Amino acid sequence: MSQFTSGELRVMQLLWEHGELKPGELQELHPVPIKNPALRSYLKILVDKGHVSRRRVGKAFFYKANTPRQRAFSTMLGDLVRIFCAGSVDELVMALVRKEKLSEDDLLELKRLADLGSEAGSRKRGAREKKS
Amino acid sequence: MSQFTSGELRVMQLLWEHGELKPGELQELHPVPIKNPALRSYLKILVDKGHVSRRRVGKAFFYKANTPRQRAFSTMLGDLVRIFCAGSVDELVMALVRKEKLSEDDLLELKRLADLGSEAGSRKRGAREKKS
DNA sequence: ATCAACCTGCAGATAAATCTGCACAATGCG
DNA sequence: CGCATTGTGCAGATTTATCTGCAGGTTGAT
Repeated sequence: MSQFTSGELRVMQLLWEHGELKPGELQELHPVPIKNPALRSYLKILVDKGHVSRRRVGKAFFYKANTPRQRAFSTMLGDLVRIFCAGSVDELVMALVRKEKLSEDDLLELKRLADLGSEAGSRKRGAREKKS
Repeated sequence: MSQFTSGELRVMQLLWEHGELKPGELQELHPVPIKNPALRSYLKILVDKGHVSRRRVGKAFFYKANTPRQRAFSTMLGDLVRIFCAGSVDELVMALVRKEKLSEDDLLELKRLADLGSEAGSRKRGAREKKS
């Protein structure tokens, strides 16, 4: 159930990027023009869902992301990979390559990260079933 | 708007996996119990959106995915990467590593794919802005 | 104190996603 | 043919996502 709608996501992004904001600031930073009540409607939903907490300061509230950005990303990506790749990663990378989302630099970086990950993975082996 | 809701996605998966199906088969294969009219409601939406086409056979229709599975995946993944990684791939891979979705084998495979991609990328350079 | 500028809670309106019911048509089997 | 099965179109009910309006409170400058 930790799924964000696109409207909610737009708000979360601002909170992730800027830390703690009050409505006016959120409104100014919001990528598309949004009126105060509409914004508050999203905030209420996010607070209800537990993704955002708020803290009274003077007259107003400061809103803060409760769910860390990295976790949200990881969850959503995990869902996608589970649905489309049965949990494996090959198709994921091939999709990126096909999309040309990966530049030459990205691929070098990817190899570097893969190396890092290999070491990390070796240090704590057995997390996942191996296929061969 | 090539976004699928989760209900639509469940149907698309079946069509991607099995090719061309009629309502009864879809109903049987459906991961969660679904009644005929509910299923048809999704099919209608998917047909309206253009993701599915249908072909009359006798009394009934056969439904077939119009949007290829790979493209849907690529689009959805692209959205996610754009939102969370500003189009770059580092955070994506790190998220996978952190999630332990990547086994040691996966990482080796990843490096292999990265090599393949590098060659492919070199053959048609300049698709994306470089960061340095 | 008064006013403008911001905030709040609450109570919807609108649209889309999800799911249901009803009346009827085509097919196959006795 | 008569009937059960499995379709179909159409017309909504329900829930969630998205957005709006109103009546009023708190703060700070005049």
